[in-house]
Amino acid sequence: MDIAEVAKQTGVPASTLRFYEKKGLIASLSREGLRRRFASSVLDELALISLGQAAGLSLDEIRSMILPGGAPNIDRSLLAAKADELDALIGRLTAVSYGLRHAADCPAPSHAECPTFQKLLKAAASGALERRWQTPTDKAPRKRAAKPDTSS
Amino acid sequence: MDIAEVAKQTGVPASTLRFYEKKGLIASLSREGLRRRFASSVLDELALISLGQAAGLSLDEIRSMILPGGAPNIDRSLLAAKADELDALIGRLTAVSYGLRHAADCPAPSHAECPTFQKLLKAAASGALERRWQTPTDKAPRKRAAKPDTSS
DNA sequence: CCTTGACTTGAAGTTGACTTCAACTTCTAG
DNA sequence: CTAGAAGTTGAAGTCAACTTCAAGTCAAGG
Repeated sequence: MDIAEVAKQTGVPASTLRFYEKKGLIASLSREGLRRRFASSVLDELALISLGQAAGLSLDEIRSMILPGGAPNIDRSLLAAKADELDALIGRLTAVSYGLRHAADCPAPSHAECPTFQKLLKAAASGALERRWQTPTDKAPRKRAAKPDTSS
Repeated sequence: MDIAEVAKQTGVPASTLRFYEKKGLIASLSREGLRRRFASSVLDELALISLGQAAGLSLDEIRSMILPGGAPNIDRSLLAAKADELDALIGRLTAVSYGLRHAADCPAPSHAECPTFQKLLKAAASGALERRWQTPTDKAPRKRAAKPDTSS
Protein backbone atom coordinates (compact mmCIF):
# COMPACT_ATOMS: atom_id res chain seq x y z
CA MET A 1 0.00 0.00 0.00
CA ASP A 2 1.20 3.47 -0.65
CA ILE A 3 0.87 6.29 1.80
CA ALA A 4 -2.32 7.66 0.31
CA GLU A 5 -3.97 4.29 0.56
CA VAL A 6 -3.09 3.96 4.22
CA ALA A 7 -4.29 7.47 4.86
CA LYS A 8 -7.58 6.76 3.17
CA GLN A 9 -8.18 3.51 4.99
CA THR A 10 -7.27 4.79 8.43
CA GLY A 11 -8.11 8.45 8.28
CA VAL A 12 -4.63 9.25 9.48
CA PRO A 13 -3.18 12.05 7.35
CA ALA A 14 -0.12 11.28 5.28
CA SER A 15 1.85 13.89 7.17
CA THR A 16 1.11 12.03 10.37
CA LEU A 17 2.21 8.75 8.87
CA ARG A 18 5.54 10.24 7.89
CA PHE A 19 5.82 11.76 11.33
CA TYR A 20 5.14 8.40 12.95
CA GLU A 21 7.70 6.76 10.75
CA LYS A 22 10.31 9.30 11.71
CA LYS A 23 9.45 8.67 15.33
CA GLY A 24 9.90 4.96 14.86
CA LEU A 25 6.30 4.06 15.52
CA ILE A 26 5.63 2.47 12.20
CA ALA A 27 7.89 1.17 9.48
CA SER A 28 7.60 1.47 5.77
CA LEU A 29 8.55 -1.84 4.34
CA SER A 30 10.29 -0.73 1.22
CA ARG A 31 10.43 2.01 -1.29
CA GLU A 32 9.27 2.04 -4.85
CA GLY A 33 11.51 4.70 -6.16
CA LEU A 34 11.15 7.32 -3.48
CA ARG A 35 7.74 6.28 -2.39
CA ARG A 36 6.96 4.38 0.74
CA ARG A 37 5.25 1.07 0.59
CA PHE A 38 3.52 -0.07 3.71
CA ALA A 39 2.74 -3.60 4.75
CA SER A 40 -0.90 -4.05 5.59
CA SER A 41 0.13 -4.77 9.17
CA VAL A 42 0.60 -1.05 9.52
CA LEU A 43 -3.16 -0.79 9.86
CA ASP A 44 -3.03 -2.82 13.05
CA GLU A 45 -0.12 -0.81 14.32
CA LEU A 46 -2.06 2.37 13.76
CA ALA A 47 -5.02 0.95 15.62
CA LEU A 48 -2.72 0.13 18.49
CA ILE A 49 -1.35 3.64 18.47
CA SER A 50 -4.86 5.02 18.48
CA LEU A 51 -5.77 2.87 21.42
CA GLY A 52 -2.64 3.89 23.27
CA GLN A 53 -3.54 7.51 22.76
CA ALA A 54 -7.04 6.94 24.00
CA ALA A 55 -5.53 5.37 27.08
CA GLY A 56 -3.47 8.48 27.62
CA LEU A 57 -0.09 7.20 26.58
CA SER A 58 2.43 9.42 24.88
CA LEU A 59 3.81 8.40 21.53
CA ASP A 60 7.10 7.59 23.21
CA GLU A 61 5.39 5.29 25.65
CA ILE A 62 3.52 3.65 22.84
CA ARG A 63 6.70 3.06 20.92
CA SER A 64 8.16 1.22 23.85
CA MET A 65 5.28 -1.22 23.64
CA ILE A 66 5.90 -2.08 20.05
CA LEU A 67 8.58 -4.62 19.32
CA PRO A 68 10.83 -3.96 16.37
CA GLY A 69 9.17 -6.97 14.85
CA GLY A 70 5.84 -5.23 14.83
CA ALA A 71 4.01 -7.42 17.29
CA PRO A 72 2.82 -5.60 20.35
CA ASN A 73 4.76 -6.39 23.45
CA ILE A 74 2.67 -5.17 26.25
CA ASP A 75 3.49 -5.31 29.87
CA ARG A 76 0.36 -6.38 31.66
CA SER A 77 1.22 -4.59 34.84
CA LEU A 78 1.63 -1.42 32.84
CA LEU A 79 -1.82 -1.94 31.42
CA ALA A 80 -3.23 -2.41 34.87
CA ALA A 81 -1.44 0.69 36.10
CA LYS A 82 -2.81 2.70 33.22
CA ALA A 83 -6.26 1.39 33.95
CA ASP A 84 -5.87 2.50 37.55
CA GLU A 85 -4.82 5.92 36.44
CA LEU A 86 -7.74 6.08 34.12
CA ASP A 87 -10.13 5.09 36.87
CA ALA A 88 -8.79 7.78 39.13
CA LEU A 89 -9.25 10.29 36.36
CA ILE A 90 -12.74 9.04 35.73
CA GLY A 91 -13.54 9.51 39.38
CA ARG A 92 -12.40 13.12 39.34
CA LEU A 93 -14.22 13.82 36.13
CA THR A 94 -17.36 12.29 37.48
CA ALA A 95 -17.23 14.57 40.47
CA VAL A 96 -16.72 17.59 38.28
CA SER A 97 -19.52 16.59 35.95
CA TYR A 98 -21.86 16.06 38.82
CA GLY A 99 -20.97 19.34 40.38
CA LEU A 100 -21.26 21.16 37.10
CA ARG A 101 -24.65 19.75 36.42
CA HIS A 102 -25.81 20.53 39.90
CA ALA A 103 -24.57 24.07 39.60
CA ALA A 104 -26.37 24.41 36.28
CA ASP A 105 -29.63 23.46 37.94
CA CYS A 106 -28.97 25.27 41.15
CA PRO A 107 -31.74 27.70 41.98
CA ALA A 108 -29.52 30.05 43.92
CA PRO A 109 -29.35 33.45 42.26
CA SER A 110 -25.59 33.32 42.11
CA HIS A 111 -23.30 30.37 42.28
CA ALA A 112 -21.71 32.03 45.21
CA GLU A 113 -24.65 30.76 47.20
CA CYS A 114 -24.81 27.25 45.89
CA PRO A 115 -23.27 24.88 48.39
CA THR A 116 -22.46 22.25 45.81
CA PHE A 117 -20.64 24.76 43.72
CA GLN A 118 -18.78 25.95 46.78
CA LYS A 119 -17.75 22.42 47.56
CA LEU A 120 -16.42 21.96 44.08
CA LEU A 121 -14.52 25.18 44.32
CA LYS A 122 -12.98 24.04 47.53
CA ALA A 123 -11.93 20.77 45.98
CA ALA A 124 -10.43 22.60 43.04
CA ALA A 125 -8.57 24.97 45.31
CA SER A 126 -7.12 22.15 47.34
CA GLY A 127 -5.73 20.54 44.25
CA ALA A 128 -7.96 17.50 44.40
CA LEU A 129 -8.84 18.15 40.79
CA GLU A 130 -5.80 18.05 38.62
CA ARG A 131 -5.68 20.19 35.60
CA ARG A 132 -4.72 19.83 32.05
CA TRP A 133 -6.08 17.14 29.90
CA GLN A 134 -7.74 18.60 26.93
CA THR A 135 -11.05 17.76 25.47
CA PRO A 136 -10.95 17.91 21.73
CA THR A 137 -11.23 21.51 20.67
CA ASP A 138 -13.33 22.35 17.69
CA LYS A 139 -10.59 24.72 16.70
CA ALA A 140 -8.56 21.72 15.63
CA PRO A 141 -10.77 20.07 13.08
CA ARG A 142 -9.41 16.80 11.87
CA LYS A 143 -10.23 14.48 9.14
CA ARG A 144 -12.22 11.59 10.40
CA ALA A 145 -11.68 8.14 9.07
CA ALA A 146 -12.82 8.20 5.51
CA LYS A 147 -15.61 5.87 4.70
CA PRO A 148 -14.67 3.49 1.95
CA ASP A 149 -15.05 5.91 -0.88
CA THR A 150 -16.88 4.58 -3.87
CA SER A 151 -16.93 7.83 -5.76
CA SER A 152 -13.34 7.98 -6.89
CA MET B 1 -1.28 39.90 50.02
CA ASP B 2 1.82 39.95 47.95
CA ILE B 3 2.51 37.51 45.17
CA ALA B 4 4.54 35.14 47.29
CA GLU B 5 1.78 34.90 49.82
CA VAL B 6 -0.77 34.02 47.18
CA ALA B 7 1.60 31.49 45.72
CA LYS B 8 2.16 29.89 49.06
CA GLN B 9 -1.50 29.72 49.93
CA THR B 10 -2.67 28.37 46.61
CA GLY B 11 0.32 26.45 45.33
CA VAL B 12 0.13 28.41 42.10
CA PRO B 13 3.62 29.60 41.15
CA ALA B 14 4.26 33.32 41.04
CA SER B 15 5.10 33.07 37.36
CA THR B 16 1.66 31.64 36.74
CA LEU B 17 0.02 34.39 38.71
CA ARG B 18 1.75 37.02 36.59
CA PHE B 19 0.78 35.08 33.52
CA TYR B 20 -2.84 34.99 34.61
CA GLU B 21 -2.79 38.66 35.32
CA LYS B 22 -1.42 39.40 31.85
CA LYS B 23 -4.17 37.24 30.44
CA GLY B 24 -6.77 39.15 32.35
CA LEU B 25 -7.85 36.27 34.54
CA ILE B 26 -7.03 37.86 37.82
CA ALA B 27 -6.37 41.40 38.84
CA SER B 28 -3.82 42.80 41.18
CA LEU B 29 -5.56 45.41 43.17
CA SER B 30 -2.80 47.88 43.53
CA ARG B 31 0.89 48.21 43.61
CA GLU B 32 3.10 48.91 46.51
CA GLY B 33 5.96 50.41 44.67
CA LEU B 34 6.35 47.95 41.85
CA ARG B 35 4.94 45.03 43.70
CA ARG B 36 1.55 43.59 43.18
CA ARG B 37 -0.92 43.48 46.01
CA PHE B 38 -3.70 41.02 45.64
CA ALA B 39 -7.09 41.17 47.25
CA SER B 40 -7.92 38.01 49.12
CA SER B 41 -10.71 37.43 46.64
CA VAL B 42 -8.03 36.31 44.25
CA LEU B 43 -8.00 33.03 46.12
CA ASP B 44 -11.57 32.38 45.08
CA GLU B 45 -10.81 33.40 41.54
CA LEU B 46 -7.96 30.96 41.42
CA ALA B 47 -10.18 28.21 42.73
CA LEU B 48 -12.66 29.02 40.00
CA ILE B 49 -9.91 28.87 37.41
CA SER B 50 -8.79 25.55 38.77
CA LEU B 51 -12.29 24.22 38.57
CA GLY B 52 -12.69 25.50 35.06
CA GLN B 53 -9.54 23.72 34.04
CA ALA B 54 -10.69 20.52 35.64
CA ALA B 55 -13.87 20.84 33.63
CA GLY B 56 -11.82 21.15 30.47
CA LEU B 57 -12.21 24.83 29.78
CA SER B 58 -9.47 26.86 28.23
CA LEU B 59 -8.19 29.92 30.02
CA ASP B 60 -9.91 32.07 27.45
CA GLU B 61 -13.20 30.36 28.10
CA ILE B 62 -12.69 30.77 31.80
CA ARG B 63 -12.01 34.44 31.42
CA SER B 64 -15.29 34.91 29.66
CA MET B 65 -17.01 33.58 32.74
CA ILE B 66 -15.47 36.07 35.07
CA LEU B 67 -17.02 39.46 35.24
CA PRO B 68 -14.69 42.42 35.44
CA GLY B 69 -16.10 42.91 38.90
CA GLY B 70 -14.71 39.60 40.01
CA ALA B 71 -17.95 37.78 40.58
CA PRO B 72 -18.40 34.73 38.43
CA ASN B 73 -20.99 35.09 35.72
CA ILE B 74 -21.68 31.63 34.59
CA ASP B 75 -23.97 30.58 31.88
CA ARG B 76 -25.88 27.60 33.15
CA SER B 77 -26.43 26.11 29.74
CA LEU B 78 -22.71 26.22 29.16
CA LEU B 79 -22.22 24.35 32.39
CA ALA B 80 -24.70 21.74 31.32
CA ALA B 81 -23.05 21.43 27.93
CA LYS B 82 -19.68 20.96 29.54
CA ALA B 83 -21.13 18.36 31.84
CA ASP B 84 -22.48 16.51 28.82
CA GLU B 85 -19.10 16.62 27.18
CA LEU B 86 -17.53 15.36 30.32
CA ASP B 87 -19.98 12.51 30.56
CA ALA B 88 -19.25 11.46 27.02
CA LEU B 89 -15.57 11.52 27.77
CA ILE B 90 -16.14 9.52 30.91
CA GLY B 91 -17.98 6.94 28.90
CA ARG B 92 -15.13 6.52 26.47
CA LEU B 93 -12.58 6.40 29.22
CA THR B 94 -14.56 3.82 31.08
CA ALA B 95 -14.59 1.62 28.02
CA VAL B 96 -10.86 1.98 27.60
CA SER B 97 -10.20 1.29 31.24
CA TYR B 98 -12.33 -1.79 31.16
CA GLY B 99 -10.65 -3.05 28.05
CA LEU B 100 -7.23 -2.31 29.41
CA ARG B 101 -7.91 -4.13 32.59
CA HIS B 102 -9.37 -7.05 30.78
CA ALA B 103 -6.37 -7.22 28.51
CA ALA B 104 -4.09 -7.12 31.52
CA ASP B 105 -5.82 -10.16 32.96
CA CYS B 106 -6.28 -11.90 29.68
CA PRO B 107 -4.80 -15.37 29.72
CA ALA B 108 -4.08 -15.47 26.01
CA PRO B 109 -0.35 -15.70 25.34
CA SER B 110 -0.42 -12.64 23.16
CA HIS B 111 -2.93 -9.84 23.06
CA ALA B 112 -3.36 -10.68 19.44
CA GLU B 113 -5.54 -13.51 20.60
CA CYS B 114 -7.57 -11.71 23.20
CA PRO B 115 -10.97 -10.90 21.82
CA THR B 116 -11.55 -8.02 24.19
CA PHE B 117 -8.31 -6.47 23.16
CA GLN B 118 -9.21 -6.96 19.54
CA LYS B 119 -12.51 -5.26 20.09
CA LEU B 120 -10.79 -2.32 21.67
CA LEU B 121 -8.39 -2.10 18.80
CA LYS B 122 -11.24 -2.08 16.37
CA ALA B 123 -12.94 0.69 18.27
CA ALA B 124 -9.74 2.68 18.31
CA ALA B 125 -9.23 2.14 14.60
CA SER B 126 -12.71 3.30 13.79
CA GLY B 127 -12.17 6.52 15.67
CA ALA B 128 -14.69 5.78 18.37
CA LEU B 129 -12.04 6.70 20.90
CA GLU B 130 -10.92 10.24 20.52
CA ARG B 131 -7.39 11.18 21.11
CA ARG B 132 -5.51 13.76 23.01
CA TRP B 133 -6.31 14.70 26.49
CA GLN B 134 -3.32 14.32 28.63
CA THR B 135 -3.07 12.72 31.99
CA PRO B 136 -0.76 14.61 34.27
CA THR B 137 2.78 13.70 33.36
CA ASP B 138 5.25 13.13 36.12
CA LYS B 139 7.70 15.05 34.00
CA ALA B 140 5.90 18.20 35.05
CA PRO B 141 6.17 18.15 38.81
CA ARG B 142 4.29 20.93 40.40
CA LYS B 143 4.07 22.38 43.77
CA ARG B 144 1.00 21.24 45.53
CA ALA B 145 -1.00 23.59 47.60
CA ALA B 146 0.99 24.35 50.67
CA LYS B 147 -0.66 23.69 53.96
CA PRO B 148 -1.26 26.83 55.92
CA ASP B 149 2.24 27.58 56.97
CA THR B 150 2.70 28.67 60.52
CA SER B 151 6.43 29.01 60.30
CA SER B 152 6.63 32.35 58.54
C1' DC C 1 8.66 17.14 -24.34
C1' DC C 2 6.32 19.05 -20.89
C1' DT C 3 2.93 19.55 -17.56
C1' DT C 4 0.45 17.74 -13.73
C1' DG C 5 -0.10 15.55 -9.60
C1' DA C 6 1.37 12.50 -6.07
C1' DC C 7 5.09 11.78 -3.51
C1' DT C 8 9.73 13.03 -1.20
C1' DT C 9 12.67 15.84 2.20
C1' DG C 10 14.19 18.77 6.26
C1' DA C 11 12.95 22.77 8.51
C1' DA C 12 9.98 25.72 10.50
C1' DG C 13 5.36 26.90 12.26
C1' DT C 14 1.20 25.98 15.42
C1' DT C 15 -1.30 25.75 19.92
C1' DG C 16 -1.98 26.36 24.96
C1' DA C 17 -0.26 26.97 29.19
C1' DC C 18 3.21 27.99 31.20
C1' DT C 19 8.46 28.59 32.61
C1' DT C 20 12.84 30.59 32.21
C1' DC C 21 15.94 34.25 31.29
C1' DA C 22 18.40 38.58 31.50
C1' DA C 23 18.40 42.83 33.15
C1' DC C 24 16.70 45.81 36.35
C1' DT C 25 14.39 47.96 40.71
C1' DT C 26 13.17 47.79 45.61
C1' DC C 27 12.84 46.49 50.30
C1' DT C 28 15.13 44.91 54.47
C1' DA C 29 18.77 43.51 57.45
C1' DG C 30 23.31 43.99 59.09
C1' DC D 1 25.92 51.79 52.90
C1' DT D 2 25.69 47.61 50.93
C1' DA D 3 24.48 42.95 50.05
C1' DG D 4 21.10 39.95 48.97
C1' DA D 5 16.49 38.39 48.73
C1' DA D 6 12.46 39.11 46.35
C1' DG D 7 9.99 41.65 43.27
C1' DT D 8 9.48 43.65 38.25
C1' DT D 9 9.57 43.47 32.97
C1' DG D 10 9.25 41.69 28.04
C1' DA D 11 10.99 38.28 25.30
C1' DA D 12 12.08 33.87 24.39
C1' DG D 13 11.98 28.93 25.44
C1' DT D 14 9.49 24.40 26.40
C1' DC D 15 6.53 20.42 25.41
C1' DA D 16 3.73 17.21 22.42
C1' DA D 17 1.86 16.06 18.46
C1' DC D 18 1.34 17.41 14.52
C1' DT D 19 0.89 20.55 10.17
C1' DT D 20 2.66 23.47 6.74
C1' DC D 21 6.08 24.99 3.65
C1' DA D 22 9.52 25.29 0.05
C1' DA D 23 11.96 22.84 -2.94
C1' DG D 24 12.83 18.83 -5.25
C1' DT D 25 11.90 13.84 -7.56
C1' DC D 26 9.36 10.87 -10.37
C1' DA D 27 5.84 8.44 -13.44
C1' DA D 28 2.26 8.92 -16.63
C1' DG D 29 -0.53 11.22 -20.07
C1' DG D 30 -1.46 14.47 -23.85
